[in-house]
Amino acid sequence: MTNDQQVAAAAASDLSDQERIRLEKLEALQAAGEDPYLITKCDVSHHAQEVINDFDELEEKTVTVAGRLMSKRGMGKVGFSDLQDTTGRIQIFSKIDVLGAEDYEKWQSLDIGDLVWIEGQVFRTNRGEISIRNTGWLLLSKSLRPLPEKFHGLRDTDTRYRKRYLDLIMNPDVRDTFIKRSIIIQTIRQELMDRDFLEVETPQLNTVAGGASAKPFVTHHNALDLDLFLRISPELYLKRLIVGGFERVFEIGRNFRNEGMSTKHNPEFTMMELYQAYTDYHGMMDLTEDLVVSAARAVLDDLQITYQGVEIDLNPPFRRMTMLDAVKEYAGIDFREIEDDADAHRVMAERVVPDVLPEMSRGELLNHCFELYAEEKLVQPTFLMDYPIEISPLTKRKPDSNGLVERFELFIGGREYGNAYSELNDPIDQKERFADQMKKHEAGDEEAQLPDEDFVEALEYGMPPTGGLGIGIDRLVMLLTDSGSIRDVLLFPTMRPLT
RNA sequence: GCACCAUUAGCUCAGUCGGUAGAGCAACUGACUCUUAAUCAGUAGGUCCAGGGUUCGAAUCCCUGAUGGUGUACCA
Repeated sequence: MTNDQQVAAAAASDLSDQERIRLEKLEALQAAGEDPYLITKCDVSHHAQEVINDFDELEEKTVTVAGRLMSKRGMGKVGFSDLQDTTGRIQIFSKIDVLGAEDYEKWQSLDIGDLVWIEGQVFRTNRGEISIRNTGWLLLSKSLRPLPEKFHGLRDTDTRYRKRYLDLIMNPDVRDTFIKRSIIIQTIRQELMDRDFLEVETPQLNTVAGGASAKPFVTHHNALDLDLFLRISPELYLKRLIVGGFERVFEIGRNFRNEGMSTKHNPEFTMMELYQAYTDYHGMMDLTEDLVVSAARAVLDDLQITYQGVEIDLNPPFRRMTMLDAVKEYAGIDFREIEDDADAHRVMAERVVPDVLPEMSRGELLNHCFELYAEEKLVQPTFLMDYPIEISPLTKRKPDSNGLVERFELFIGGREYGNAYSELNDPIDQKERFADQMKKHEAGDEEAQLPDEDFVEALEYGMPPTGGLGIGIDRLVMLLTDSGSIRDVLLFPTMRPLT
C-alpha cells in the first residue's frame, strides 16, 4: 500500500456507511467520465415557486429548473422527488418509459441532498400536485454527507448555529427570518434615503472607543505599532460629519462590545445610527415611529403583533412618558420631591430599595429605580424621556430641569430598542462631561466614556442643534420575526470554537 | 462569572432499579407505473461528549473538563 492509499483508507474508515456509499457513487461517476464537479453552469428557466404560481400559462410547457433533491418516493418504474430551490419546492415526476431504463436507473441512484438540473414539462399529477415531468437531467453536484431527517429537520441549536447552511436547507422558517431581516434593513435604508439622509461609513478601528458606555475589544496595528479598539458606537464620527456640513447622515453597521452574551446580546451586533441637524429628540421620536412602523409593515400584515406570546400594538403614536413619571407610576417614588443626593439616599433607605451603592447620585438612583421597577412594565411601545445627566454624557441638558437631559429610549416588551438625544453641541460642557467620565474611569468604572479630544475640537468649530438616534437592528428583527434569541437573527452568531 | 439542565446511530429521540444498546426517518437489498412523512419484506449501522472514580458489572451513580441551552450577573 502506498502512502496515499493508506491515507485514503484511513480517511475512508472514518466515514459513516452513508458517507462511504456516496463517495463511492461519486468515484464511479468520475471513472465513467461523468464528474459533476466539471459542470460550470446550466440554464434555469424557472424557479419552483414560479412554476406553481404560473401553472396556467406553463401547463405542458417545457421548463428547466435546478436545486437540491430533498426527498425521493420510488414506485418501481416511476418515482417522485422534491426539488428545493431558493423559492421553495417543486415535485419532479420521473418515469422509466420517458428516461429509458439506463437513465432511470441512474436517476434513482441519486441521493437526497444532491444538486440537480432538470428539464421537463409542467403538469398536474392525478392527485393534483403541480409537478415537472422529467425528460432530461444532470447531476450538478454530489452531496457526500446525508442531510438531517426530513420530518423533524435540524433541531440541535448548537449545530444549527455552527452549520447555518444546514439550518437554512432544512428549516424554511429560518430562511424566512433572514429574508425578513434583509427587508427590514432595506426598508429602513430606503425610508432614510427618501428623507435625504446620506449613508456613510465611519471607522470600525478606533484609537478612542467612544460614543457609548461599554468595554471595547482591543487589537493591534503592526505597522503603526498601535493598539486600536473595535468601535462600540459610530456616534462621535457621525457627529463630526454634522459639523462638516452634512445635515443628515446615517450608518448601518456593526458595533462590537466586549461584554457578556445572552439571548439579547451578541459581541458584534448591528446598529443603525442617524443624525439630523436642526431638530431635537422630539423630531427623533417621530422619525423612530416612522422607521419602526415602516419596517413592521414591510414584513407583517398587521401592526398588532405577538412577540413570544405577548400582544404588542405597534400602531402609532407610541406612548411618551418621562422617567420621572415612570418611576412615580411603577415604583411610587416621586423624584420631583427629591432635592439632592442625600435626600435621594434617605428615600431609598426608607423604601428599602435593593442594590443601592453609597456613591450613587440622585440621577443614578432615579435610573436605578427605573430599571428595578418600571422597565419591565413598558410592554407597549413607549418613548421613555428625560434621563439623568450623569448617565448621558453626550446629551443636551433639558432646560429648567434638575439634572435631566433631552434623551429617550424606546421600550417595547420591557426591552430597549432605540436610544436618542438632542445632541450636546456645547464644546465646553462636553469637555466637562468627559472630565466627569474620566473621574469615574479613574475610580474604577471600566465603562465610563473616555474623552475624545478631537471630537471636542470638532464641536468647537460649531455643530448645529442636532437630533441623533440609534436603533438596535438585531432586536428589531427579533421583535418583527418573533425570535426569542438574538442568535436566531444572526446568520453566524458568535460561538466558542470546538477544540 | 455563577446556578440549573442537556449531550445515546447521519438526523429526531427512547433507554425502567446499575445487569447484553432501542425506535422512526435516512442508508443498503428486494417488490411496486401517480406518490407526497409513499407502502411492504429484509439487512446493516454505536468512542452512549471526553477523562478519571465507585462497583463483580456504568449510557445510568460520583468527580473534573468540553460544548450548547435556560436563568442570573455584567451590559443603558
